[in-house]
Amino acid sequence: MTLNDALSRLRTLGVKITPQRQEIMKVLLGEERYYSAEEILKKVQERYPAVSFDTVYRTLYLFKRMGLVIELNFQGGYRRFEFNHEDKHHHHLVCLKCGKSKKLSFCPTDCLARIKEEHPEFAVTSHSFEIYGYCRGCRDS
Amino acid sequence: MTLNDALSRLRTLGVKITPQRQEIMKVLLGEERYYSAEEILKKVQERYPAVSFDTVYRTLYLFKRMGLVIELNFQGGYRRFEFNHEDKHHHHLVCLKCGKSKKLSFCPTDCLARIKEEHPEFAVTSHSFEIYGYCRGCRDS
DNA sequence: AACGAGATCGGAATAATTCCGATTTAGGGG
DNA sequence: CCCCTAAATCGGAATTATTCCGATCTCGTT
Repeated sequence: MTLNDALSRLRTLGVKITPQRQEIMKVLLGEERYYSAEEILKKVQERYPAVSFDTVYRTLYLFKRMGLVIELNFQGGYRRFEFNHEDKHHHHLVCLKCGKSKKLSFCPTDCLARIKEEHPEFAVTSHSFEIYGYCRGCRDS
Repeated sequence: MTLNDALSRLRTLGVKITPQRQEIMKVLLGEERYYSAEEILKKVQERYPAVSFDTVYRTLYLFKRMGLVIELNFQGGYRRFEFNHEDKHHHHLVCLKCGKSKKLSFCPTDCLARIKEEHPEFAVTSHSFEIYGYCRGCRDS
């Protein structure tokens, strides 16, 4: 998705387009990876030095509500945010030593189907599936 | 697992058995559910009023390293701890409104097998799989 | 161009977790 | 059974991440 696609989608949803929001969106679309709130703040401040954490958090959760951003919760309580490249929903292999992660190409769909069967009363909105362990380099050392 | 089983396992692993550690273990074994660090602190303080957060956290991570405790990371950055009733590893349906959760009886095993195939170099040690949504009561209101 | 709802800023408040120095204690060795 | 030492605890302060809040500013409509 391009920046303009994302912005027009926000406009359609009745969201004001401020320079800060645009810049945050640019960061998220820049590299296809996840970011901490602080990383985003730093990047946005290169362009708008006065931006505050408050704005970053408010904007990220706004984007999340609008379905444009995904929030990831890693072991240790780390929260990260990434752009929701739709139909590209994915999970991660997270190395417990170096902290780097790889995306997985698949999703526990069978389980989700099974949940629908066994718990039809529960309205599923999202799920997380993260795998922890040690990557090649860290495993050997 | 009983309290004595857990304690003797700790002894075998060369861990000192202090009254605080025993009490924390009792809490974890009391109800089969997960706890916040604060809930554990409160419960332990009923017996040992001077116990500190430091002790609770240190002990929980000690138990985790020893394989007796599992740490759960919920959406919103909430960390919870529960006793690792072995061969009873499980996942949760978490309601985003009331925060209550139900245990699932199954696990994304297919996915884990697939990970072994596609990423044989990655040494998997654990995984998380949590499903978010709204339970019956909260869904309707 | 003016208006008003909603956004931003900056700093303070809150919450969760970790750190640290002083003191106490579990448990092995004599 | 007592002593000793490494390890554990306590209490409070420090740190970190996140949220709140009042004053000010601005997007987008009229």
